Amino acid sequence: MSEAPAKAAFEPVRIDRAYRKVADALIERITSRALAEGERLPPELELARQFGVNRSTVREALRELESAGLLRRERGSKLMMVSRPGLDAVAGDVSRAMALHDVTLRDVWEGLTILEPPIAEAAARRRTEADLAALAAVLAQANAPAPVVAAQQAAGFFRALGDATHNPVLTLGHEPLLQLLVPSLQAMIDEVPQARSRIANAQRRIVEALRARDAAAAQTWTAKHIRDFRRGFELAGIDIAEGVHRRG
Amino acid sequence: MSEAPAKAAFEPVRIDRAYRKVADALIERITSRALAEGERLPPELELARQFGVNRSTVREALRELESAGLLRRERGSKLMMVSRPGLDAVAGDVSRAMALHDVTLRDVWEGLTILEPPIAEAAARRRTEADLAALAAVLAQANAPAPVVAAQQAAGFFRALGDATHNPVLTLGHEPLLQLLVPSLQAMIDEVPQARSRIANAQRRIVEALRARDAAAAQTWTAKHIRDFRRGFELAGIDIAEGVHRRG
DNA sequence: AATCCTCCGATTGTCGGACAATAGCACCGA
DNA sequence: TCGGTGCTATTGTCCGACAATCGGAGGATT
Repeated sequence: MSEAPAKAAFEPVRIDRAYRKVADALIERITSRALAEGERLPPELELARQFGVNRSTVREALRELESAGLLRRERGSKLMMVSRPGLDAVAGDVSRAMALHDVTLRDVWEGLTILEPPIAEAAARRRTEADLAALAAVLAQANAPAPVVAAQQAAGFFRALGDATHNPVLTLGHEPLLQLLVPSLQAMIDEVPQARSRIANAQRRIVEALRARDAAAAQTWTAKHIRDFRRGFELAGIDIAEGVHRRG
Repeated sequence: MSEAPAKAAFEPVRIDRAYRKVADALIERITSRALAEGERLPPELELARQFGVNRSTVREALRELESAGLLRRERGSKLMMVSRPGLDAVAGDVSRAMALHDVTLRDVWEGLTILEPPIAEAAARRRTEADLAALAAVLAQANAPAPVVAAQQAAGFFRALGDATHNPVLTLGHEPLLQLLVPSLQAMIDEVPQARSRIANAQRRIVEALRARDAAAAQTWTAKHIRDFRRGFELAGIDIAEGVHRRG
């Protein structure tokens, strides 16, 4: 890990393309909040003037910020404004990276095993009435006939659970796992239709625990709920060691 | 959440800029593995010809893929090759997003509270000799005088712990938290010098547990270790409810 | 034959300018 | 005050150009 060059080793000289420098400068302004959220970005020509580069160069830098979610524009607007990356967009990037790194369903499942029970526990302690309402709304869509919908519903339940913790780290943290879980979940429900009622049942128990602010019960039932997935995968003949696929 | 338009409501027509379409097309090729990792990307002019757009447009699309980590080039090379996003780069994006979303130190700490003990538990079960060696190497740098180094060492310890689980989801999952933790950790060590030895001690116990494959002990000590951070923050007069700052 | 060097072409980075489309906005009238 | 109108700024895309330099082929050398 640590380099130990003999004596007068030279640093690799940093050659930076102009568009990278411009992008970095803009990123710095945004992360340091010198450019506030929602604030409108100066026109490309103005930026080009200030940075002393061509507009094309500025535009390349802008694309970079745009894809990073640091720049946004309202639907149908041409003016760019500073924005913070949407948490779901970030999660999408993460799950894409994970998929490209050949993460297995076992890896994802294990992650959920670790994350979700404590999330449920925290949610039980902090849930508001609004959270309960949101969970109830999700619960109402349980037992959906279409596997696509059912899988999404199951994932949505965990999302609502995460939201109830009011901790953005947890909310964002489990989102990539949910995204990666959905396709396998769908395949599982497709093969094992009775999974629907097991899922719905577990969800109901968990919500009851949240309503009663019974943190221990919430944790226990969530753990069971997740463990059940694994059994479902086995029943459906899904290979846990296989790499996960992503929507798209 | 669900829209229920009266009757013949029209979808908002999707207008896609050319550079977005090109980017999407390329992304699709990469995520579907039609373009394999390490494979060289066709020249810009060739892409422009194939897509029927100008080279400038292609270049804007390329910047997008580049910033997403889907394109890379070796140091000093001008040829672009397909790559998968480096996990640390992804984690950097995530932590940046979290910082922009005003995640508090409490949120981060809570995340670690949840994640790290099970990670230690899994690591104890799966660690290889190589993992132990890596951990020993990190351990050897404990008690560093400079707070900057000490904080990095503490984070590095968790990284090594995560690696020992051999689960990329966990490795990637806790990385953003570590990145966000470091600055506060540094400030804490600066104020509370004796934290160094407490940290070193906890690390030693954890490694011992890993070596003995004592999963329960590893989990317990890790939990204590993290809880200790919180006390350290209090001693250092660091406000847990404050938003975290990021390097840079 | 293998290796090194040299040199040329291909490719990228950046620039300048151009033009159509249209969102923003100020202005004007009711 | 409000809604329509028209100008202007700004973006999206294209074209062409040129310097820098990387990649690779082909020739020279051992």
